[in-house]
Amino acid sequence: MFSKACEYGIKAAIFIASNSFENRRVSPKEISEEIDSPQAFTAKILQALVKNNIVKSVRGAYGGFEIDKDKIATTKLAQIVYAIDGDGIYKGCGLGLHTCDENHPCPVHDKFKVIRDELQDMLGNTSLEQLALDIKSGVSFLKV
Amino acid sequence: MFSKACEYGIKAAIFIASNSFENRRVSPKEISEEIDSPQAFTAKILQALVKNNIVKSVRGAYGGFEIDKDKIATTKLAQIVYAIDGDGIYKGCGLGLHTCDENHPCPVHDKFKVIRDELQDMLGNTSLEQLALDIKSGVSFLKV
DNA sequence: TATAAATAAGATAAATTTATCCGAAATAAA
DNA sequence: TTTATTTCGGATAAATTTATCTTATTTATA
Ligand code: FES
Ligand code: FES
Repeated sequence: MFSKACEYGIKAAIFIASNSFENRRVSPKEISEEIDSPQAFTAKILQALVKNNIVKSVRGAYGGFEIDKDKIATTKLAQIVYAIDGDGIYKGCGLGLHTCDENHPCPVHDKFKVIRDELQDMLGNTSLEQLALDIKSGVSFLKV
Repeated sequence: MFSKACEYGIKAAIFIASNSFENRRVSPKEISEEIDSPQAFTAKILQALVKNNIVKSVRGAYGGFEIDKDKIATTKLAQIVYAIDGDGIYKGCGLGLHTCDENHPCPVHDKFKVIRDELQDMLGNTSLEQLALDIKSGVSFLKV
């Protein structure tokens, strides 16, 4: 469904958010350990999230990654997915036609659209805050 | 969502089915032209569909690919997807945890499950026949 | 039985995604 | 200002997916 890069990006953002609740910055090392991902690759993905203004990085000693508290509440899963995987998952044709077009539909268009729109709604309505709170309270998990 | 191989496989099966309605066998060359896919790669995927008993191949002169008419009606999209991409799309965790487990859920599990199950239902309920008939009647398209 | 036409199968190559490595740049504190 | 710590950025490598090519094998027909 999502690329590995996107999976790591989502999990990293959730982990950073759950630590930012307590004003703790976290390093790529700690992140990759907690979400069980390759460290250097994860660092690359973090850079993309920084560029897209989803997480904030602080360089130098005592630095690390954090997310402003108000941003945790307003950031939606959709923004993270878009930053890493783009909008192909929403807009692209399920069978790979050049464009998904109502007027020139592929055989699965109608049925696909329903599911794709639902996925888009879900990603657009799910905030980082909800997900991070579930991690903090031990309801959900980031690895294994 | 699906791999390229799977996209080609679905479109190939639909094209073969739509020709089998008229007892016409088709070649990998014709298939790849009609679904706009690389010929040799498509041929490989056809072999997988043959092994999984989804399409029938007839070797030698006047051979080609076909699907028995009764099978066109009973074959579901799910079988094609399973033959090529496996069941990861239904059963795997959306965030890449080793297993999707209700008792050890990832942060998006609940919301993901809804969509995943709907996708599974859709693929399980959509027959090759419906899709092939839409191609024949010009309601939907396999390329561009 | 010989020939031509067709799929099957295996080896190889190209492209993309995933992953690693290393030096540069920035920052806080001593 | 020096040093230690940390992210940033570019180059490289490994793995996977996608794609091609070449040779076998099968089969209908002449
Ligand atoms: S045209 Fe294929 S999903 Fe819309
Ligand atoms: S555990 Fe991640 S989708 Fe179920």
